[in-house]
Amino acid sequence: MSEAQTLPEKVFSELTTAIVRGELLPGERLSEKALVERYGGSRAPIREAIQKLESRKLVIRVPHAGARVVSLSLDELRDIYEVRLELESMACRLAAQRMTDDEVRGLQQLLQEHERSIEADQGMSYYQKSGNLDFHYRIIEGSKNHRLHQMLCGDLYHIIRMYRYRTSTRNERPQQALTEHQRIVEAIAARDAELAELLMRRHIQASLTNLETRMTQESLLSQPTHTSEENP
Amino acid sequence: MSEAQTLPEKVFSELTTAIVRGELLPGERLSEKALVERYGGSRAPIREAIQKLESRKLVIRVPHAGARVVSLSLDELRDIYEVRLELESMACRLAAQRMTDDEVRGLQQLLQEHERSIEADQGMSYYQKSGNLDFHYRIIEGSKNHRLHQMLCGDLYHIIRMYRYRTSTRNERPQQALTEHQRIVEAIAARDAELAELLMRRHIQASLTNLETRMTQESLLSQPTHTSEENP
DNA sequence: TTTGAGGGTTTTGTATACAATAGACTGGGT
DNA sequence: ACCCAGTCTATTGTATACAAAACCCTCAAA
Repeated sequence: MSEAQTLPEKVFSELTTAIVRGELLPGERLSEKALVERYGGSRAPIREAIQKLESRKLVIRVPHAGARVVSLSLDELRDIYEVRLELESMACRLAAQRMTDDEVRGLQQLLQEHERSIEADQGMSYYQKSGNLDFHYRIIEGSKNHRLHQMLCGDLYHIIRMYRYRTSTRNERPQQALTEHQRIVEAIAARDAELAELLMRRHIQASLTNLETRMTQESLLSQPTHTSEENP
Repeated sequence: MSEAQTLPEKVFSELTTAIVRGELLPGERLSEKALVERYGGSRAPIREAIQKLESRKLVIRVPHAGARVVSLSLDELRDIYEVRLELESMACRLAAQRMTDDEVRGLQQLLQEHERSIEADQGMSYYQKSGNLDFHYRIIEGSKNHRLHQMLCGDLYHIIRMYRYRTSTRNERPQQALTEHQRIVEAIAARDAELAELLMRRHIQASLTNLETRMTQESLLSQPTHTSEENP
């Protein structure tokens, strides 16, 4: 994530993780002055960082009114998942066709590590943390479609991670997810593109269902107006 | 396309059309100073416009070296079409499920107009110009997925139009395209989502094939280094 | 008590000035 | 003649200063 040669990239990177981790809440205002005081530099590079966040759809900027952390309705989140579902299923199909044998073997090894990891700490670290993302990430890379990689990893994933962060603090279905991952890799190894696509589609569908129930329960969604309160 | 309240948006809009129309060639440098002289204002808003172009993947910015109009290899263009193929097929499927009856009727009327238009000027104006885009645009809107709309219309379409501009100056297959459009609308009207998706997939596949042959023939692709020459 | 208008304050949009880096050019050496 | 190094210029990155718009608070009136 972090390759910071220039100040805006550094600030962008830090703000991204802050948003994903929930240190900045949906709807919260991003004041240029405050960011200057926090990250140093002057307003010019900070503005550039904010604009980059806007291009990644992590903040919304309205002219003369400033930038706020994006705050999605359930419908908008469903839209995103709908697109992700399609793109990542596609990636999986392509990966089954295009991954090298070495890459497939690497994927299999990754899952074996995950399996051991689950047995060790009883699933605390797998689904929530980077393991799950690593798996999806490798398949996306395996599609050998750079633009697809950009869209999924650049734009969609940060938002998905941001909302998952709130819902997946407790361990959910790590064993289940791992099993699904294993089936997917089997299909890829067998070069069965259609099956791989289908399994990935169901896998993501399941995680969407999971997310939906949690979000409606906990109602961590965007209120009509704001969600933010900074200093009472 | 043009909603310019603030200077950067105005410049962004003008530069976008300039790039799409080929007035700025792939690989050509965008000097901030030159743009200031041309569009007025100062460097701050111009930089912001350039950054917005970068976020739309229309230019590539390298730190300390400036911005150049994006120059795609055939592989990269294929990647883009591959993604577009998937997303727009998806949009068509969703449109068949979600468009209102009124919207479907509007689509049918649009095609009737196109038919008359083709008979009138023998296909000069249809496929190349806005007619074709209107059709696709309406279906994307009909998907009722805002994020999908953003991705297709915001990011992908400008690039596609940019490369189509060079290849489709002569009339290609207007009658053929219209017929395909009609079949698609029939499927949508019948609420046959799967068929609509399939037909759209084939329709775009055909246009990709068409584009590929033209591009390899005319070799209007990016050279390894640059394609630009400004002042000899 | 609520609502609307007005002015003041804060924040963003824009312009200008300075610093630092990349690319071009010149000159000398091989 | 070609290549490399050093400098020099032009362009981008950053900082500061000014203009304009939006928000907030007060105050008055219904």
